[in-house]
Amino acid sequence: MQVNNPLYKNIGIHVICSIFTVDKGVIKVLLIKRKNEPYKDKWSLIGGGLYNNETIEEAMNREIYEKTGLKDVKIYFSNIESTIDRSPLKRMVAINFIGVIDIKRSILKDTEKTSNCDWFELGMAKCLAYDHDKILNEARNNLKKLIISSNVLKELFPSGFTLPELQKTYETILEKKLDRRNFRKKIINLGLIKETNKTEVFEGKKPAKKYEFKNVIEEKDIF
Amino acid sequence: MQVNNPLYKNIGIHVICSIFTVDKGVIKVLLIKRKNEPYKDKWSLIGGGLYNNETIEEAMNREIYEKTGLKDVKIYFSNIESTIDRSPLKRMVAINFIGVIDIKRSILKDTEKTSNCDWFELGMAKCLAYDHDKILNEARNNLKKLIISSNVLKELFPSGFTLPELQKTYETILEKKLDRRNFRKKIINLGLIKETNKTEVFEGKKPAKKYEFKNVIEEKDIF
DNA sequence: CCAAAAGTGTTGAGGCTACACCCATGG
DNA sequence: CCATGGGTGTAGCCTCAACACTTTTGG
Repeated sequence: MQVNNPLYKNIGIHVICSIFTVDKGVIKVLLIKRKNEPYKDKWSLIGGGLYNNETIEEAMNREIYEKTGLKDVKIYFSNIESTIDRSPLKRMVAINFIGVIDIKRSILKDTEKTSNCDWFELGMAKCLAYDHDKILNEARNNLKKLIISSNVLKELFPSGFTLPELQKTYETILEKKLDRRNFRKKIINLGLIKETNKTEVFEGKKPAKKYEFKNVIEEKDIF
Repeated sequence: MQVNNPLYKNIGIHVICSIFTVDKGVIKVLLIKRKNEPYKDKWSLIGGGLYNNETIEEAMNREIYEKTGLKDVKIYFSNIESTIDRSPLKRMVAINFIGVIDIKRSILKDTEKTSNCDWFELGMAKCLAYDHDKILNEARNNLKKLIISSNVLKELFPSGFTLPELQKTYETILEKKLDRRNFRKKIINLGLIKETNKTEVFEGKKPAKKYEFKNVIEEKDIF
């Protein structure tokens, strides 16, 4: 390639993560308040520019850490936004990811680059910086697909979960009620989770068996 | 973001497409021979640098056209490669796609930037420029998933197909034999294709009914 | 012993696999 | 009329949706 062709210059890469949680039957997204221009004082998804000495995954981890204090957030690809004017100061292509974490993980409220950081219900997460409304919307749709084919929800339950808990989470994300008996059979059949030998008393009634997500999910062939 | 931070500078984006076809029971990929450094005279996948006045999709279409003379190749996302030293002259992040076209579409053998362009069986498509071996391998795996959930194969059959033809194509891509009766039922049930009222005599025997891919595929909910 | 939530089984319908025979055409 | 490949039906099994009762615990 002609390295000096001006058409190649001044393109940057944003790595952006929609970090979700599910809290008491409500799905929420983690947003930060921007301290600097552009979009100063606007809320935005977590992310930032890719440095030239790191991979996309490293950049995403660094950005998540810088902006929230969180480490080890597992990320899943969502989509790409390359509209030319999506960022005002410089052409930026956004590579977008999805993460899910337990709301109990502590999050820094203030960092060098952000003045606040908080969970928002999706209905409240509007008018974000850049094109983050659109990116968040895509991520939310892709999350629905991810939960039936991956262990993306693993981080929500650091010490395992009972099936009724998991079912509520699925119902929240999928926005529909599910039959208890059929949910059990289907989720086990999907091969995403496994039993443990622990039980937990949830709300002081009959103890429920605890499950956990498998670490590796094998794909099923349809042909 | 700090536009002048040197860590953000000099990153480029490669858009790369593994263009496949299936020809007489063999899957092939379209490669070009590079005219210029780096990797002069090496074979490579179709692609090149994103310009700062075009979206990713526009860049991909432009590159495919520049390097092969092909227009309207529909592309499907495959993966991203962001290893820091994957390109020698400049840091380049590769955004990789998959395309499928009919082998009968004519392809330019020589363009400004390439000295040759040809179809290769996958076993022969080795030692490519850059990290294209790895990218091609990913694309080939992702193609297997695409054919059961999208109309990616539509372009292989510009005037429709008979079910035996389609079955051979699936068998080639999936590398397994399929039962004729069950393939029929399953592929129709997937909702990817529809009947037409045409028939075709294929190899001079009983005429077979022709089908075509739907233009829009609706997704099925599993919960 | 009662309230609350967990856990489980069955039935009928539809889908899947595995398999063998008839049909339409060209030569 | 025969060779070639296209098209179809079925039996047995499995899976799925829909549905109601029993179990365990805390209070």
